Amino acid sequence: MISQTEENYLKAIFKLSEKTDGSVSTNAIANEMKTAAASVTDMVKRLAKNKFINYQRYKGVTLSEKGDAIARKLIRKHRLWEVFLYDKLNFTWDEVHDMAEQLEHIQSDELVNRMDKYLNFPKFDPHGDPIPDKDGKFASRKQIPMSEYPLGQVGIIVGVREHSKPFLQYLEQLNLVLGTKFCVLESFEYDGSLKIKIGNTKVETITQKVANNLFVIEE
Amino acid sequence: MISQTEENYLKAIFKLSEKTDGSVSTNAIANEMKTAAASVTDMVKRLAKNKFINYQRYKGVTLSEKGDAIARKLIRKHRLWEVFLYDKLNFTWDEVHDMAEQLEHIQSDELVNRMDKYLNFPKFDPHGDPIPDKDGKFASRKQIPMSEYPLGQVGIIVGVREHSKPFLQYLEQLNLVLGTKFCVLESFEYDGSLKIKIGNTKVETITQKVANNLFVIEE
DNA sequence: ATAAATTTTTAGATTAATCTAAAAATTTAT
DNA sequence: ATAAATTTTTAGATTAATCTAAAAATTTAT
Repeated sequence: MISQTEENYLKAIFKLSEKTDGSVSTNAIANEMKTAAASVTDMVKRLAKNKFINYQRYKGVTLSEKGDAIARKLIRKHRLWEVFLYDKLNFTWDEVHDMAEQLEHIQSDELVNRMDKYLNFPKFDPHGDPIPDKDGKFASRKQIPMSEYPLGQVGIIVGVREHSKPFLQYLEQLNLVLGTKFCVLESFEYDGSLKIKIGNTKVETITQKVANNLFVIEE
Repeated sequence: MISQTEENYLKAIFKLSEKTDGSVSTNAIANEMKTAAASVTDMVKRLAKNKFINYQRYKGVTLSEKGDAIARKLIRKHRLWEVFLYDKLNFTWDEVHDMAEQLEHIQSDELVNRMDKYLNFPKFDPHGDPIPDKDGKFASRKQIPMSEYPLGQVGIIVGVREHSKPFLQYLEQLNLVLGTKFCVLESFEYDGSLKIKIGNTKVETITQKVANNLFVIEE
């Protein structure tokens, strides 16, 4: 049986692999996991012995097929639980992460699949991140940052790039939640800020940073 | 932060305290937890140091107020999760225990309370066991074993004394689930077995052992 | 009431997960 | 291409949770 700590390492390695294709350094893992590099070296040896990852001294690690499947399942569980907490228990999108972080370690395939069905097989979580299906496949969609969205055309907010609490709480407060329709009224060359219409009435100005961290699609 | 293992010890001590009022021996705990007695002695020292229990060498342990509250909260969480799995995800009553055993360790007061509300503040779990409220209080009801229920009178099955999978599966198969109405038609002095009507049509004979492990109330 | 039986604790080890400090290997800069 | 800087690993410790075997304390039986 794999431990929760081991699972968290696999998840971290998966996350880092996405950005930096090729192998992941022990230091990068240490940074992601907030542990000492020496601890990572130890753990990485154990994970390699159990065939969850491929590891060569001084060369970093890559996930094995087995490790990759586990990481994807963890993400699937995490995001499905987030949908549950958001849709059924009415938590806000900035509250669900910490609980899902615990719930993702619950071991029961049947539970995950029933939850999936109970929630109507959602494809995206409350932050707009794709939920892997039973086989670990992620749905994709042609989303772009709001900062690149054409002026005067209605679009829908479908995701966030940044997941920090302050950012999510800021969005909530402005009503820039998932599913919200918007229209970019004006773009200020000077600082990249945007004047946007939110829903049918509200008009707000947001900074380029915010616009960059919001993913949108056409209406 | 208390570990899952520590929580499991507190739960075991709580369970044993219920039966044998007075202090609980380390051996009894070892037996309940399926660990070596020496391991229990070590753990019990740690729990005492953290004020979860009262412990004197060779004299057994009792829960402190703090430990008692944690144990009750664990039972509350366990049973609420069982209701969720049973009511919302349609698991059977013999399937829910193992998952609830994991879910009871999820740390979030808000989650438990929202779940409680979501499930409509249930007072009993799918096995008929009472669910402690926010303050740790158990509901009670004047239930008796079916073996003591008067002949010819309709009653309702509300709980089980034994929780083993084989027993629960046997009951399921006979349709002796919670909420089922029954009537004892005949009682055989010889071996204590009962002929009962289940629902409106089915008639079955059950052994004294079965009748003893079913809790019932008047219709 | 004391010896025998039983229970409980202590002593000494082990494994998972972590750390700091030092050593070794690799990468970068001149 | 070699020295300096950086990254990674090794060595040696620590804590939680577990174990077996032996010692100590308590309980039971005569």
